[in-house]
Amino acid sequence: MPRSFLVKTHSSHRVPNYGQLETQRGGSGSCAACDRLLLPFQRPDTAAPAAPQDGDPIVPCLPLPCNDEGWGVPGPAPLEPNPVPHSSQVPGAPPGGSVRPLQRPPRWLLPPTRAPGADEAPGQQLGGEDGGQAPGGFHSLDGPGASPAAPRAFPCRLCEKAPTSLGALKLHVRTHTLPCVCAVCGKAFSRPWLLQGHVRTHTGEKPYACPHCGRAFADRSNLRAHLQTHANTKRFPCTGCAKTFSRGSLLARHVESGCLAPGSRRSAP
DNA sequence: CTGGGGAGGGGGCCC
DNA sequence: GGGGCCCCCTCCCCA
Repeated sequence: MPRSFLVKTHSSHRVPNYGQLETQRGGSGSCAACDRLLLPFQRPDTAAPAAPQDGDPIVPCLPLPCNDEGWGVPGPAPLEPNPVPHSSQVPGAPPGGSVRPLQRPPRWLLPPTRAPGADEAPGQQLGGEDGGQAPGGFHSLDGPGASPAAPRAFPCRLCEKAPTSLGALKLHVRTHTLPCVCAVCGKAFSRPWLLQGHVRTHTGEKPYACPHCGRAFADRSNLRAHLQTHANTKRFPCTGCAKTFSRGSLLARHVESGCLAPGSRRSAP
Protein backbone atom coordinates (compact mmCIF):
# COMPACT_ATOMS: atom_id res chain seq x y z
CA MET A 1 0.00 0.00 0.00
CA PRO A 2 0.35 2.90 -0.26
CA ARG A 3 3.21 4.15 0.47
CA SER A 4 2.34 7.31 -1.21
CA PHE A 5 -1.17 8.34 -1.53
CA LEU A 6 -0.81 12.04 -1.38
CA VAL A 7 -0.56 13.38 -4.83
CA LYS A 8 0.92 16.78 -4.78
CA THR A 9 0.31 19.27 -7.49
CA HIS A 10 2.61 21.90 -8.86
CA SER A 11 0.56 24.66 -7.42
CA SER A 12 0.50 23.20 -3.99
CA HIS A 13 4.10 22.66 -3.26
CA ARG A 14 4.52 21.23 0.19
CA VAL A 15 0.82 21.39 0.64
CA PRO A 16 -0.72 17.97 0.86
CA ASN A 17 -3.44 17.58 -1.66
CA TYR A 18 -5.89 16.37 0.88
CA GLY A 19 -8.34 18.72 -0.66
CA GLN A 20 -9.19 16.08 -3.18
CA LEU A 21 -10.49 13.94 -0.44
CA GLU A 22 -11.79 16.42 2.03
CA THR A 23 -15.37 16.77 2.91
CA GLN A 24 -17.25 19.83 3.85
CA ARG A 25 -17.21 18.63 7.36
CA GLY A 26 -16.13 21.39 9.53
CA GLY A 27 -14.67 21.18 12.88
CA SER A 28 -13.84 17.84 14.25
CA GLY A 29 -11.57 15.99 16.44
CA SER A 30 -8.33 16.94 17.93
CA CYS A 31 -6.07 15.25 15.43
CA ALA A 32 -5.50 17.68 12.63
CA ALA A 33 -3.74 15.12 10.54
CA CYS A 34 -6.65 12.76 10.68
CA ASP A 35 -9.12 15.53 10.13
CA ARG A 36 -7.61 16.02 6.76
CA LEU A 37 -8.34 12.46 5.95
CA LEU A 38 -12.04 12.81 6.22
CA LEU A 39 -13.26 11.59 2.91
CA PRO A 40 -16.26 12.27 0.87
CA PHE A 41 -18.28 9.24 0.16
CA GLN A 42 -21.15 8.21 -1.91
CA ARG A 43 -24.43 7.88 -0.23
CA PRO A 44 -25.48 4.37 -1.06
CA ASP A 45 -28.94 5.40 -2.05
CA THR A 46 -27.85 8.22 -4.29
CA ALA A 47 -24.62 7.24 -5.87
CA ALA A 48 -23.39 4.12 -7.48
CA PRO A 49 -20.21 2.55 -6.21
CA ALA A 50 -17.25 3.63 -8.20
CA ALA A 51 -15.49 0.32 -8.18
CA PRO A 52 -17.85 -2.35 -7.05
CA GLN A 53 -16.35 -5.62 -6.18
CA ASP A 54 -17.94 -8.92 -5.59
CA GLY A 55 -18.67 -9.41 -1.98
CA ASP A 56 -17.19 -6.11 -1.10
CA PRO A 57 -20.00 -3.66 -0.69
CA ILE A 58 -19.06 -0.06 -0.96
CA VAL A 59 -19.82 1.66 2.24
CA PRO A 60 -19.19 5.15 3.43
CA CYS A 61 -15.74 5.43 4.76
CA LEU A 62 -15.15 8.13 7.26
CA PRO A 63 -11.95 7.78 9.13
CA LEU A 64 -12.47 8.98 12.59
CA PRO A 65 -10.37 11.78 13.85
CA CYS A 66 -8.23 10.60 16.61
CA ASN A 67 -7.46 12.04 19.92
CA ASP A 68 -4.32 11.96 21.89
CA GLU A 69 -5.31 8.71 23.49
CA GLY A 70 -5.19 7.00 20.18
CA TRP A 71 -8.87 6.30 19.85
CA GLY A 72 -11.26 7.47 17.26
CA VAL A 73 -13.73 10.13 18.12
CA PRO A 74 -17.11 9.16 16.81
CA GLY A 75 -19.16 11.81 15.20
CA PRO A 76 -21.98 12.36 12.77
CA ALA A 77 -21.19 11.26 9.30
CA PRO A 78 -21.37 13.96 6.70
CA LEU A 79 -23.41 13.14 3.67
CA GLU A 80 -21.70 14.60 0.70
CA PRO A 81 -21.55 13.40 -2.85
CA ASN A 82 -18.24 12.02 -3.86
CA PRO A 83 -16.55 14.41 -6.25
CA VAL A 84 -13.45 12.31 -6.56
CA PRO A 85 -13.28 10.62 -9.92
CA HIS A 86 -11.84 7.21 -9.90
CA SER A 87 -8.96 6.65 -12.16
CA SER A 88 -10.18 3.15 -12.72
CA GLN A 89 -12.91 4.75 -14.69
CA VAL A 90 -10.43 6.64 -16.75
CA PRO A 91 -7.33 4.53 -17.04
CA GLY A 92 -4.19 6.51 -17.36
CA ALA A 93 -5.68 9.65 -16.02
CA PRO A 94 -5.08 9.89 -12.31
CA PRO A 95 -7.07 12.52 -10.52
CA GLY A 96 -5.35 15.58 -9.28
CA GLY A 97 -3.37 15.95 -12.45
CA SER A 98 -1.02 13.02 -12.26
CA VAL A 99 1.48 11.32 -10.15
CA ARG A 100 3.37 13.85 -8.20
CA PRO A 101 6.46 15.03 -10.01
CA LEU A 102 9.52 13.73 -8.35
CA GLN A 103 11.62 16.33 -6.64
CA ARG A 104 14.65 14.11 -6.61
CA PRO A 105 15.69 10.94 -8.32
CA PRO A 106 13.79 8.10 -6.74
CA ARG A 107 15.96 5.83 -4.75
CA TRP A 108 14.73 2.89 -6.71
CA LEU A 109 16.48 4.34 -9.72
CA LEU A 110 19.71 4.87 -7.87
CA PRO A 111 22.47 2.34 -7.27
CA PRO A 112 21.76 0.08 -4.36
CA THR A 113 23.02 1.36 -1.09
CA ARG A 114 21.44 -1.00 1.35
CA ALA A 115 23.72 -2.77 3.70
CA PRO A 116 23.80 -6.53 3.99
CA GLY A 117 21.23 -7.80 6.38
CA ALA A 118 18.92 -4.93 5.74
CA ASP A 119 16.18 -7.41 4.97
CA GLU A 120 16.09 -8.67 8.47
CA ALA A 121 12.84 -8.44 10.24
CA PRO A 122 12.45 -5.06 11.87
CA GLY A 123 12.19 -6.57 15.27
CA GLN A 124 15.49 -8.24 14.75
CA GLN A 125 17.40 -5.22 13.72
CA LEU A 126 17.37 -3.67 17.09
CA GLY A 127 17.61 -5.80 19.97
CA GLY A 128 18.81 -6.45 23.29
CA GLU A 129 19.79 -3.20 24.78
CA ASP A 130 16.49 -2.72 26.43
CA GLY A 131 15.59 -6.28 26.97
CA GLY A 132 14.67 -6.04 30.60
CA GLN A 133 11.74 -3.82 30.13
CA ALA A 134 8.32 -5.00 30.98
CA PRO A 135 5.48 -4.19 28.68
CA GLY A 136 2.75 -1.94 29.77
CA GLY A 137 3.91 1.46 28.72
CA PHE A 138 6.45 3.49 26.91
CA HIS A 139 9.58 5.03 28.10
CA SER A 140 9.12 8.54 29.11
CA LEU A 141 9.75 10.93 26.31
CA ASP A 142 12.11 13.04 28.27
CA GLY A 143 15.38 11.45 27.50
CA PRO A 144 17.36 8.64 26.02
CA GLY A 145 17.68 5.39 27.79
CA ALA A 146 21.17 4.64 26.69
CA SER A 147 24.45 5.65 28.10
CA PRO A 148 25.80 9.04 27.14
CA ALA A 149 28.72 7.52 25.31
CA ALA A 150 26.58 5.33 23.12
CA PRO A 151 24.53 6.66 20.27
CA ARG A 152 21.42 8.22 21.66
CA ALA A 153 18.64 5.76 21.96
CA PHE A 154 15.06 6.22 22.98
CA PRO A 155 13.91 2.71 23.71
CA CYS A 156 10.29 1.76 23.38
CA ARG A 157 8.76 -0.08 26.26
CA LEU A 158 6.48 -2.15 24.14
CA CYS A 159 9.08 -3.56 21.87
CA GLU A 160 12.78 -3.85 21.45
CA LYS A 161 13.13 -0.87 19.23
CA ALA A 162 15.15 2.09 20.28
CA PRO A 163 14.82 4.99 17.89
CA THR A 164 17.69 7.41 17.82
CA SER A 165 15.65 10.50 18.31
CA LEU A 166 12.69 11.61 20.32
CA GLY A 167 10.77 12.34 17.18
CA ALA A 168 11.45 8.89 15.88
CA LEU A 169 10.33 7.43 19.15
CA LYS A 170 7.10 9.37 19.06
CA LEU A 171 6.54 8.17 15.56
CA HIS A 172 7.32 4.66 16.57
CA VAL A 173 4.99 4.80 19.54
CA ARG A 174 2.20 5.51 17.11
CA THR A 175 2.76 2.06 15.70
CA HIS A 176 1.58 0.79 19.04
CA THR A 177 -1.15 3.28 19.79
CA LEU A 178 -2.53 3.29 16.26
CA PRO A 179 -4.38 6.56 16.58
CA CYS A 180 -5.86 6.64 13.10
CA VAL A 181 -8.98 4.52 12.94
CA CYS A 182 -11.07 3.67 9.93
CA ALA A 183 -14.70 4.46 10.59
CA VAL A 184 -15.84 1.72 8.29
CA CYS A 185 -14.07 -1.31 9.56
CA GLY A 186 -12.40 -0.03 12.69
CA LYS A 187 -8.96 -0.93 11.58
CA ALA A 188 -6.34 1.28 13.14
CA PHE A 189 -3.17 2.68 11.67
CA SER A 190 -0.19 4.53 12.92
CA ARG A 191 -0.19 7.32 10.39
CA PRO A 192 -2.84 9.29 8.61
CA TRP A 193 -1.64 8.37 5.18
CA LEU A 194 -1.67 4.71 6.04
CA LEU A 195 -5.28 5.17 6.92
CA GLN A 196 -5.86 7.00 3.69
CA GLY A 197 -4.39 4.16 1.76
CA HIS A 198 -6.62 1.80 3.60
CA VAL A 199 -9.61 3.96 2.88
CA ARG A 200 -8.96 3.44 -0.77
CA THR A 201 -9.65 -0.22 -0.30
CA HIS A 202 -13.15 0.84 0.58
CA THR A 203 -13.63 3.54 -1.99
CA GLY A 204 -11.90 1.81 -4.85
CA GLU A 205 -9.95 4.90 -5.67
CA LYS A 206 -6.86 4.15 -7.71
CA PRO A 207 -4.96 7.32 -8.47
CA TYR A 208 -1.82 5.73 -9.87
CA ALA A 209 -2.05 4.49 -13.40
CA CYS A 210 0.51 2.53 -15.34
CA PRO A 211 1.64 4.53 -18.37
CA HIS A 212 2.18 1.33 -20.30
CA CYS A 213 -1.04 -0.57 -19.84
CA GLY A 214 -3.26 1.89 -18.06
CA ARG A 215 -3.87 -0.33 -15.13
CA ALA A 216 -4.58 1.70 -12.05
CA PHE A 217 -3.36 1.17 -8.54
CA ALA A 218 -4.27 2.60 -5.22
CA ASP A 219 -0.70 2.51 -4.07
CA ARG A 220 2.29 4.05 -5.71
CA SER A 221 4.54 1.33 -4.45
CA ASN A 222 2.35 -1.25 -6.05
CA LEU A 223 2.45 0.69 -9.27
CA ARG A 224 6.21 0.71 -9.05
CA ALA A 225 6.23 -3.03 -8.60
CA HIS A 226 3.89 -3.35 -11.52
CA LEU A 227 6.17 -1.25 -13.69
CA GLN A 228 8.82 -3.84 -13.14
CA THR A 229 6.65 -6.30 -14.96
CA HIS A 230 7.02 -4.13 -18.05
CA ALA A 231 10.76 -3.85 -17.70
CA ASN A 232 12.93 -5.91 -19.95
CA THR A 233 15.46 -6.35 -17.23
CA LYS A 234 14.27 -7.03 -13.77
CA ARG A 235 15.94 -5.43 -10.83
CA PHE A 236 16.69 -8.58 -8.91
CA PRO A 237 18.97 -11.03 -10.66
CA CYS A 238 19.78 -14.43 -9.30
CA THR A 239 23.51 -14.74 -9.29
CA GLY A 240 23.15 -18.48 -9.46
CA CYS A 241 21.14 -18.85 -12.65
CA ALA A 242 21.18 -15.32 -14.02
CA LYS A 243 17.44 -15.21 -13.96
CA THR A 244 15.99 -11.89 -13.03
CA PHE A 245 12.99 -11.07 -10.94
CA SER A 246 10.82 -8.07 -10.54
CA ARG A 247 10.86 -8.23 -6.79
CA GLY A 248 13.29 -9.19 -4.15
CA SER A 249 10.72 -11.42 -2.56
CA LEU A 250 10.39 -13.38 -5.78
CA LEU A 251 14.13 -13.76 -5.96
CA ALA A 252 14.30 -14.88 -2.37
CA ARG A 253 11.57 -17.39 -2.94
CA HIS A 254 13.33 -18.61 -6.03
CA VAL A 255 16.57 -19.08 -4.18
CA GLU A 256 14.95 -20.80 -1.26
CA SER A 257 12.86 -23.15 -3.29
CA GLY A 258 14.96 -24.06 -6.21
CA CYS A 259 18.07 -22.34 -7.29
CA LEU A 260 20.85 -23.88 -5.31
CA ALA A 261 23.60 -22.63 -7.50
CA PRO A 262 26.61 -21.34 -5.57
CA GLY A 263 26.35 -17.74 -4.81
CA SER A 264 22.68 -17.67 -5.64
CA ARG A 265 21.68 -14.96 -3.28
CA ARG A 266 20.20 -11.60 -3.59
CA SER A 267 22.67 -9.24 -5.13
CA ALA A 268 20.47 -6.40 -6.13
CA PRO A 269 19.09 -3.87 -3.73
C1' DC B 1 7.12 -23.10 -8.63
C1' DT B 2 6.44 -18.59 -10.54
C1' DG B 3 4.40 -14.08 -11.44
C1' DG B 4 1.82 -10.57 -9.87
C1' DG B 5 -1.58 -7.67 -7.17
C1' DG B 6 -3.22 -5.96 -2.68
C1' DA B 7 -2.21 -4.35 1.66
C1' DG B 8 0.48 -2.69 5.30
C1' DG B 9 4.90 -1.28 8.26
C1' DG B 10 8.60 1.59 9.08
C1' DG B 11 12.55 4.71 8.27
C1' DG B 12 14.63 8.67 5.81
C1' DC B 13 14.49 13.16 3.72
C1' DC B 14 12.85 17.79 3.22
C1' DC B 15 10.60 21.90 4.62
C1' DG C 1 12.03 19.47 16.42
C1' DG C 2 7.93 18.06 14.15
C1' DG C 3 5.04 16.95 10.38
C1' DG C 4 4.40 15.69 5.67
C1' DC C 5 5.76 13.01 2.09
C1' DC C 6 8.38 9.45 -0.25
C1' DC C 7 10.55 5.18 -0.73
C1' DC C 8 11.76 0.47 0.34
C1' DC C 9 10.30 -3.53 2.04
C1' DT C 10 7.50 -7.56 3.53
C1' DC C 11 3.60 -10.56 3.84
C1' DC C 12 -0.44 -12.69 2.05
C1' DC C 13 -3.08 -14.43 -1.46
C1' DC C 14 -4.39 -15.95 -5.99
C1' DA C 15 -3.84 -17.45 -10.87
